[in-house]
Amino acid sequence: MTQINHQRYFDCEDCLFKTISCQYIQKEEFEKLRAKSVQLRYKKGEVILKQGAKSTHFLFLRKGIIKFNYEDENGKNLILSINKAPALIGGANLVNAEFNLFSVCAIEDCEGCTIDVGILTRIALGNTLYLFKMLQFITDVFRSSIFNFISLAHKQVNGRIADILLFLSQNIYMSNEFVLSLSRQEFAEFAGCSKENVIHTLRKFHNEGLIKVEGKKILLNDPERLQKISKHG
Amino acid sequence: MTQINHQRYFDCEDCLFKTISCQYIQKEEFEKLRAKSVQLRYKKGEVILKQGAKSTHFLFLRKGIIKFNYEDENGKNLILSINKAPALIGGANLVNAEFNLFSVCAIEDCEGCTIDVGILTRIALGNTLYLFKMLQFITDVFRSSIFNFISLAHKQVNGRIADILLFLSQNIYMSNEFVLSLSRQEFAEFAGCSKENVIHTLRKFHNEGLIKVEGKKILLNDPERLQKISKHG
DNA sequence: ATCAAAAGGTGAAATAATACATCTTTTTAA
DNA sequence: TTAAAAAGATGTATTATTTCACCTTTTGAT
Repeated sequence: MTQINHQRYFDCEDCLFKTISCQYIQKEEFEKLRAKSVQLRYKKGEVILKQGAKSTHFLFLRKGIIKFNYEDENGKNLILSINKAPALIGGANLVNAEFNLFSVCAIEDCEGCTIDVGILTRIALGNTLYLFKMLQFITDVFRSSIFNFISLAHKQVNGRIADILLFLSQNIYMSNEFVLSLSRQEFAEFAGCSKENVIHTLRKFHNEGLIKVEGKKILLNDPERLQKISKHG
Repeated sequence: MTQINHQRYFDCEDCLFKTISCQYIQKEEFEKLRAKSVQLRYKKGEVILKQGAKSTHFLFLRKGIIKFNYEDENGKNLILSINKAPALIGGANLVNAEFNLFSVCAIEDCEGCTIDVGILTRIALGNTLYLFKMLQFITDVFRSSIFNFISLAHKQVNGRIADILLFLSQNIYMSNEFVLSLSRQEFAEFAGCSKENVIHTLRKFHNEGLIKVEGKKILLNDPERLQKISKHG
């Protein structure tokens, strides 16, 4: 973690997590959460939650982009999902295990604050509508990853890369033009193929006029045709 | 569904769902669930929940083996997960959507009973420990599928097929010797490869003495070596 | 019992993907 | 500022995978 002092970087007043929470719980209840929460900043590349570590808190991500990373027994990485703020992370473990199944890493500079699992659980147990809202928040993070997996599982690399480009454009950067937060290696870990295959395929799409690649800058020239490649597999 | 009459095939007294439920809720509460529940039998191959259909109830599966199936825009099938009783299914939608994201099909004869979502939700909202237990039940069904996906996403076909054989042996049939409930085509839909590739690979494993294949009968001769193939990718 | 359809199986050709060697460009740290 | 390291890029050889044509066996309906 970047910061060990309990420094305040941003104001809690305009926090989305506070706004949502206070629709369900009393201000005094929320104050109990806030009192124990710590504001944190992460630089691009930093690990926010470490696979295998004990999960001691949630993190409400108020700014930034993250990846969920799974490291296998051979040290090979796989990116399960990419998400942007706002998101409540660490929730893989709410109903589950006490250790993180995956790592969460910043792929752009991030800001957020820790939320004590014990206190949140206690409050949520006394307020089921709030509990449902929190569960929804947590599962949001996984919803998108299911369809990434489906793409991975039965499409070839062309289709998978088209899917990822469309996903990033529509769900993360909200634009046809964006500066990729991932290295080619990470892109490959998301697409489930080799780094070279990613480079070759992006080049091919570029040469065919589907996209324009200039280092990390990517422009989707023809999203409809990408959609067709995605559909065709 | 096989049966439209409210026929009773089995006794509710020894039902695991009842036993678990009654650890958390009153008998009278459970009786409300039971009164609305219908016992059902499904033959191998029958659809239990249909992708895209409105999800009107949960099913407590007390006997049998099922697959979660996703059919894509081109009509291609993908098996996301295979599970055996006891399981609470239909829960994909508890926090989510009102339509089934996947189909659930019997791959062995099944027995179970419907559980009204409305009543269960109402009871669970009044009893958070019970709610947590039900959520745990529901997420159980998905836990295993995550690791199947990880296998799919970054292993080659040898490793994926080794993984599936080990998974079936350890999680479904609980034995090194079993009669496969899947056709070769379905196996391929689970492994994310072609039917021929499944056949070739099983034959290769057979010839190398790793397994013994005789039609649907499979014996894992050397699970340790399969594990190595799984690990190597 | 018979026929048709579905599932299982095989080998070879075509295609896709990876691994490798090598080079260039960009980043990072001293 | 510079050197080292990391990331990006490319073409080719090797390996993996799919597709296809074809055949056999099993299953299910009449």
